Amino acid sequence: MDMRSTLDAPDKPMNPTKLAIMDAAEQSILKHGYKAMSFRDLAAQVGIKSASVHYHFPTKADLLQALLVRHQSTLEAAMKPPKKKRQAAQKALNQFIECYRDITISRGSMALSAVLLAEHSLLDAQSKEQLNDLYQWQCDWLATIVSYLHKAEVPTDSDRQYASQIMASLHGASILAKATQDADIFDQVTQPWRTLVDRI
Amino acid sequence: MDMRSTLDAPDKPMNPTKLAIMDAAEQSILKHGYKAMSFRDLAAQVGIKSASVHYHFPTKADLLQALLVRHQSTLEAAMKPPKKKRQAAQKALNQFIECYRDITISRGSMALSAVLLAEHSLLDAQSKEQLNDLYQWQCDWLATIVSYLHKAEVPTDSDRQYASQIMASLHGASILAKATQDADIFDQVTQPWRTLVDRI
DNA sequence: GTCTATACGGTGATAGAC
DNA sequence: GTCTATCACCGTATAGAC
Repeated sequence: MDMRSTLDAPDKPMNPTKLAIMDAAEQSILKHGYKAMSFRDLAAQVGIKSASVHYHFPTKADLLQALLVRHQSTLEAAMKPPKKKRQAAQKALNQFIECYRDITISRGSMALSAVLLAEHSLLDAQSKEQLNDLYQWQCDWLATIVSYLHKAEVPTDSDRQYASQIMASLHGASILAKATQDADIFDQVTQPWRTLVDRI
Repeated sequence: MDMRSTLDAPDKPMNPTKLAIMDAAEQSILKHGYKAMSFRDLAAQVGIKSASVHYHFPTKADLLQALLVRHQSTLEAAMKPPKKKRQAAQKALNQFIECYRDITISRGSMALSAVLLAEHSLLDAQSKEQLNDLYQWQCDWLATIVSYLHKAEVPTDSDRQYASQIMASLHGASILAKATQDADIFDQVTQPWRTLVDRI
């Protein structure tokens, strides 16, 4: 009987092979989509056999869940609760934009969450929930940031609407940049949000 | 030797089975993605065997190309060259928004082009080109509309930037609505564009 | 942990009868 | 046009040796 869980303790050093598998999986999903990501390809990429991949992640759903949990943790770690000062909030927002910009420009991909959403019906129930949480967390974080931009303590409905518009703009900018193969479009579309503090 | 082409003459009545296959294929892609769409499933949906699907579309790439050509034609037919009057242009823009809204709300899906973009590496070269053209055409059409909104004859760089922002907003709104399973978000995000004529 | 070997179903595609 | 039959894969997943 195997007591090992797919979820590892946070901040504990992870098995390097397991980590390599997750990295390869994320790359593969970003490039080819979830359905096209196969254990055989991942194994070849890591330099092991597919049976060994199953040792670390029994099923494809297990691997995806681990990926989503890590993705959320990374995001939460990078987007620490920002200062309430207006300029600090704008800086935090710009950092958020930069995350989407990186994926779009240097990786040439849509966001992981958007790719998975395109194949939503293929995901297991738990991954669907984690995906939902991922969006909710980002919208909430953005709404808080927007409220700080005008010295409010708690986000208003208007702040939440701004947050939705920013999120939509980022995902849409990513799509447009990839579709037209013109990286500059991302910056053109998202530029207004980089100086939002001056207009709110 | 088969002289039949995958592309049918425009406005000619199409083989009803062929049409049913295309409809089923589009539905399947919107729901499950391109990779998960299989000839066997389409055949079952239409009520024939997969070999018969291959008769109408020799390869999966052929089917996708036919789908993209039809999609572009439908779009061009629906989005006729608008009047240059400001109010007529706004009405045309609203109609464009409505197209994305329909897919998002009633079909509960992202746009076909966005789904395919998530699996971009799986597409054949010709489909990639058609997908690229599809985005270019929409951005150009939107830029023209925006120019009409302020009585210009030819789109400026500023108009083109507006067009990109509208496109990004629509795709992002669709993603957000699907991710949060809250259809209202689409309208909240895209509402500003419905009254753009008053602010430009 | 990683391997070999294997089971078993799904997939795109083709040949040939009707 | 549609069928049956078949092919050569590729996919997830498991059992058991090392």
